[in-house]
Amino acid sequence: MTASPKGTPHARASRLIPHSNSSHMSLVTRFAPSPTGFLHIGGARTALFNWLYARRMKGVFRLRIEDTDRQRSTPEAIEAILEGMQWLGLNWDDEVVYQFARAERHAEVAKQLVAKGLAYHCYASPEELEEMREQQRKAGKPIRYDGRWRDKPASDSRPNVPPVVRIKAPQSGETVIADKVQGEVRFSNEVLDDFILLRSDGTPTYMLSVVVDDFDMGVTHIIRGDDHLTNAARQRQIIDAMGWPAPTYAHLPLLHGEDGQKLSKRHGALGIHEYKNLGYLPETMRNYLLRLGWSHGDDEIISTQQAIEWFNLDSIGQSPSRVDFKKLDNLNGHYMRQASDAMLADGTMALLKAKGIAVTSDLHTKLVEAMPGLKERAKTLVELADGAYFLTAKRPLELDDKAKKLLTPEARAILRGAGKALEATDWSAQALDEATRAYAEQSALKLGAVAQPLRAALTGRTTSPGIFDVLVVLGRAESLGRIGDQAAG
RNA sequence: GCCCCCAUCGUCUAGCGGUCUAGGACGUCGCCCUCUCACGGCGAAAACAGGGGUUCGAGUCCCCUUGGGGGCGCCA
Repeated sequence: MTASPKGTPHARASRLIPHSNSSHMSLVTRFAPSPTGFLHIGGARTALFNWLYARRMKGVFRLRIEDTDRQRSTPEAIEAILEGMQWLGLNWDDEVVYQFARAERHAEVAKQLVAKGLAYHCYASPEELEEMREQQRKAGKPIRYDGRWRDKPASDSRPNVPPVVRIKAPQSGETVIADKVQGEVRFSNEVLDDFILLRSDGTPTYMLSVVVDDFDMGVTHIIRGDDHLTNAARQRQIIDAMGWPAPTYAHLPLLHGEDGQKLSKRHGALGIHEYKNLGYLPETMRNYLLRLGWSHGDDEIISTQQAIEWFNLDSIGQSPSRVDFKKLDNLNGHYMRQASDAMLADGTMALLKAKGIAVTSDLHTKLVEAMPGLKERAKTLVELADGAYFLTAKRPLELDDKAKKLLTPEARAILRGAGKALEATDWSAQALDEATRAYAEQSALKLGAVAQPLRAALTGRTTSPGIFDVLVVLGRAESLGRIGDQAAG
């Protein structure tokens, strides 16, 4: 069950991979998303693991955009991926590699394979192949290319039909992937067919491009989603045909939505920018994503620095995990409480601004001042901005339903008395506290009976940071004004 | 249909044959703290999918079943 290391590919890699101009060939990982959509949470985790491993091993982390699908790739998606990576703090080394730009190189490799007799031209039409698959389906046989052009002599070629290039895959024996997560995975070569390397228009397929790029980029460790596990066997065949060193693989179990179903748009597969908009912190995401499938004993709170020291491939779990927003919220709350008040105030300002609220340096000052009380009541920046309502509200305040209900005639009378008592005191938390308690005592009231009306009048809500802190942050004039507004009402 | 992967509390996980009457975290529930809500503290309920083996001994190893997931394109 536990994956164990099988051989030491790096040793061979250091000998064979090109452009190793230093005597010590370093480890290279890569993240290779295709820009057909946003960077979603599963991709982000894959990127994180690659990044952590490279940093841990003092290696190189590279980014490759697999934009060979010209129909579905968009510049917007590329931009979103790059921004997502930056927001997460996953900095990559070297230039970004764009796969499409390397098509010629890929085609060249395919041609080398044909020249070596390890790949061949196939003139079967798509229709013909579809029919073949249909028959295989009907017969309950495995669906794969039957090798009809594999051994035909060149003289059989169809002059007016552009052929595809297929790999001449081994037909017996097995292809073994020594995976750091899944262990040794064996595929009988009988189930692996002669897949296409080069399309009839001469462009390379994904399978070829990946292998060539990984080799050319010096990638030594491929950490990617489980959905590529069977691809690994095919890719391995290209690698072997070229006589290249095989990289170390680590196929991560896929992430599932909260309902256990495949991660889809409505099940948590939000673009990573959505998490930003939802008010989560990058460090939260790093910690959370790390714990989805990787563990270090019972540790839950793991700083990025600590993660870099601890991260390894052996502790990656083999089973898929679900995203859980409750836990994400809790973690975010932790990191927010730990964050500096100034940084949190900045984040809140940005959110308020986006909501069309006028932000001033005075507001920033107040936010920073109120932040200790605010941040322990919020799990996201969005909640923080919401909790800061009382700082941005203009008199007379709009009360929410609970606050309205709380301000009974009796409560308003208490407000009048409290207002008078406060008017006569120093405007410091301690003096305000003492004055309020004294007033409560002389009126034979519990402190809460005074504090809650005050809270409603001052914040428009029934929950807020400590009432004396609110008083101080709001200042004497504004506070008394708000109290007066409601005492009168 | 064929191939591959996976399976411990609701969720994330610890566990790498005996220390497991299965540990931690989130969530849930109760109590404490308390001007509200939080934070914090304390406590509770909550899991080895089922069946066969192997072994003196299995959550841990093997097989089967069941249940999830992935793959089987001139997509990536």
